Amino acid sequence: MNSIDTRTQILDAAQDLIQRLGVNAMSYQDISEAVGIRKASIHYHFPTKDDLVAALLDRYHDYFLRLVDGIIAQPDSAEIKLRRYCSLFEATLSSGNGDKACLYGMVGAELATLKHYLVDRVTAFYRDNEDRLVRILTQGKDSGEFGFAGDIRAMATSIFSLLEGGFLVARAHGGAAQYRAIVEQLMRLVKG
Amino acid sequence: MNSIDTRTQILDAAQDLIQRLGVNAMSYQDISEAVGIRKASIHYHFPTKDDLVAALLDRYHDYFLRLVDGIIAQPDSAEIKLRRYCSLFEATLSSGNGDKACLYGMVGAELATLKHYLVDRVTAFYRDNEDRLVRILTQGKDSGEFGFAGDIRAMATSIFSLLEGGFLVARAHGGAAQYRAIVEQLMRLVKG
DNA sequence: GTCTATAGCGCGATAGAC
DNA sequence: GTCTATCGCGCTATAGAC
Repeated sequence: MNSIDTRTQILDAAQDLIQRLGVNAMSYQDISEAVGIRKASIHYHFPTKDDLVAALLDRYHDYFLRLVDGIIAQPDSAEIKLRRYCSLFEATLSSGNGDKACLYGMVGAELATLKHYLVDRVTAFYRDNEDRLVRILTQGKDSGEFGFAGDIRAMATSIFSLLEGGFLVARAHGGAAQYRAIVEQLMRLVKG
Repeated sequence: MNSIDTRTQILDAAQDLIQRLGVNAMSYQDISEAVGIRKASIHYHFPTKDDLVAALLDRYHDYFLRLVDGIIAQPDSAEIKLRRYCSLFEATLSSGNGDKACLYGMVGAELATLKHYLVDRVTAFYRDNEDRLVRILTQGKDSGEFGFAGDIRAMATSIFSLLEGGFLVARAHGGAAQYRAIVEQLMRLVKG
């Protein structure tokens, strides 16, 4: 059996590069070197760079939210679900050399340089993640596990911002250990 | 009296562009159009782009931390100090069209594309901000205003991550109102 | 200190052979 | 599907006139 198809290899390389360098610093030349084909060949699979980024955002959205929904569907405590959710982010960070950020965090930073249909995808990802957090927090409030003050929506938004920000900050200062410390602090706060 | 000097105008324009677009998407051409001089003239003041970014980071670091230290030096409650600190971030956001992020948040996202001496400046800014937050939180714990669980350092790191992340997320989804909601939620959590 | 002009490079994208 | 070759553009940076 031979290797995975070229299209997937291109997407994998592009994702890795964006998570490290950002959308604007990622180039077809970089991808071509990582995959081992000429950069003109990439245009056969993705005619423009925007096509590539759109496909990448869609793939990541589907992949990530499938994992989240899998976590939520399990008959676990809300605390375990929230911890697993936080670990999803961390798994992305510690793969490779550990200098990666969340894909949507990087794209979000460069938001103003993106076409509107890409911006819409970023907005949708943030919204969908907050919706999932609302569900987890609601379960925790109902079961009595979580006793934080304030309303659930504001807490969900805060948690998502904390994790996205924690990722970017930890890369410059503190690394994976600091990200884990933030998650532990979050767990304490959410219990109230 | 005539206008502010060209060097300052260049720095102002560059900061605005980086907060909107990021370091890599900001160009000397953009600056030249904003300031009203030819792009070659910018090289007289800042020979290379890295020189410009370094000067910008230094100016922002000094300016921002002077404001923070001014807040801390006042004989106010810890809650008021923390609120004022959060407002410093928001002031940057709501100036102009409101589509700006924190300067160091943007630069932090593009960290892997920067020269090492610029990376060091980002690390220092994060560290200094966390140190100031530790002081505010310590005052609040000592006075009994703050009753959050966990240690102060972890809480300081979490707050800084929350604010940086909240900035980036709010730009894509929710805007200034959402940032304010995050701050309110933070105030509830920190009181414990 | 600001200008015109241009060098030199990397980028995204296309044409056409194989 | 992948290749070689090339186009046109925008970028950082420099040289030299004023």
